[in-house]
Amino acid sequence: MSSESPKQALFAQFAAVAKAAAHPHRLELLEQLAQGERSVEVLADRTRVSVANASQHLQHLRRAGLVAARRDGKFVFYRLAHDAVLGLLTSLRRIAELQSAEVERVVRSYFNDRDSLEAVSRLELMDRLKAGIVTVLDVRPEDEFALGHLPGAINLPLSELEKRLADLDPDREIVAYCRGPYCVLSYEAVAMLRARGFKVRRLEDGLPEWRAAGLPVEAGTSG
Amino acid sequence: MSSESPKQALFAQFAAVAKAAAHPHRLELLEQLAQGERSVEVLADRTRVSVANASQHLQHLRRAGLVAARRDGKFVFYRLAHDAVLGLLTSLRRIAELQSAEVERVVRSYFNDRDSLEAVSRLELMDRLKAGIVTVLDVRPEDEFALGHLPGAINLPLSELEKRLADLDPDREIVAYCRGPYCVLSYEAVAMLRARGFKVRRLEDGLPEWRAAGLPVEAGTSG
DNA sequence: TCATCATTCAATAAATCTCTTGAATGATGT
DNA sequence: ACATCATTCAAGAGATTTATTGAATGATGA
Repeated sequence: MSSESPKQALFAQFAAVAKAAAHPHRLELLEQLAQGERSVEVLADRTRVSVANASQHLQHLRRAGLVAARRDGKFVFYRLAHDAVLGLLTSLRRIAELQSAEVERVVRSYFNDRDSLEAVSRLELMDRLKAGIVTVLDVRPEDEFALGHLPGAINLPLSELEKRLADLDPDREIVAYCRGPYCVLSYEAVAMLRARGFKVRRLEDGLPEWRAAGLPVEAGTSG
Repeated sequence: MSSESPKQALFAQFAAVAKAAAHPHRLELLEQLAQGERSVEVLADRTRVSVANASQHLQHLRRAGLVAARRDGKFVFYRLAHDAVLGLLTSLRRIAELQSAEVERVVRSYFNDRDSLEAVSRLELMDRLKAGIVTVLDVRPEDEFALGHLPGAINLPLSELEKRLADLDPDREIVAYCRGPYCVLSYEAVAMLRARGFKVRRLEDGLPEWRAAGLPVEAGTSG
């Protein structure tokens, strides 16, 4: 540490940050945390790893300064340490998309690429919101919605969407969104709603990117 | 690879990008490449690693899509694959700065923090350039200058600065710049010139950031 | 105090990464 | 063809990282 040149010491610090991000499980944890704070158990459950393993990865992330922790009773809630972490995730995604035909292949085979091409940008959605001609549909689970959502959004989790179609005005254009650019929920919601004759498109990215852009976010439950 | 879920496959790809960046030597190589393309030998020399080792690291970076290579005769020239790589470096730096008191300590003990506080932002420099009231001084070596520099900049490499003080107008304000936020050259130039009575400040970041911001860059040698 | 539960710690084997060494490749000029 | 030089490849020892297991910690409620 102290025997290195200052320059090497700096690069070592930067490398430590990159190393913390350099594991699939940890990236998945970060994606979850981009939605809002979560307990270890919830994170372990959603990322399909053992609790002990999740805990270890989270501490790795904490040591590198990517996440922060808060204790509340028996639970420890983790959250992203700073918006710059979301920027890091975005950079990684962009580079991977540019380089690897593999990423494109995965995305195209898993998602419906016609839908992804017709995605609505944040700016476009802002315009339409001002004009009041669009229904914003949040298809994430209720708890995530409660922690924060787009202003005026309606929460219909994908699991309940089919039962509650009556809550949607069939004459208004719908924009569905989810956790982020690769979140499957909104793709599936769009596919399902289109099959029922709704005019619906997908928001290009998800809530974390919206928030990071400095756009307003509401909290609490609603209709 | 193909037995994973699509989601896991994506995170694995993103992790591969992060892993490529997760080594001090490779980050230093990337910083060098942010200046412009370089041969393996030059990179090995500047980062103080063996040629074989540099070659291995460069190929690691190439496989992950962070750099690209071009053969010209006996030499192979590497360059950053895309601007997004610079964004990645910036994210890593920001996170490291936020988290680690260590980084701040290193920076403050090595650099003169008074100088760093008085750094000029890109926007401020743009304004002053338009008003024509400032001399822009590039203190990098000649070859780097030739590959690209700020419009109207004068190239006085640090090694020659002392001999060629006459090239500078002592009545005009000077803004010195270098390779990037942690490049020592411009700090030293500022210290030296101030000791001689010049009015001189440092540009907040270096040429790569200027270029990435979409601002104009000149090439070729000049006075 | 005791039992419970979320989280963390500690230890280990398996896998991966890194640097060095020396040879191989590929382009150039004689 | 040959020698030269920049770069890459291949192999192996040493260090680091990872997932698992089971135990330890720390807070809660009876």
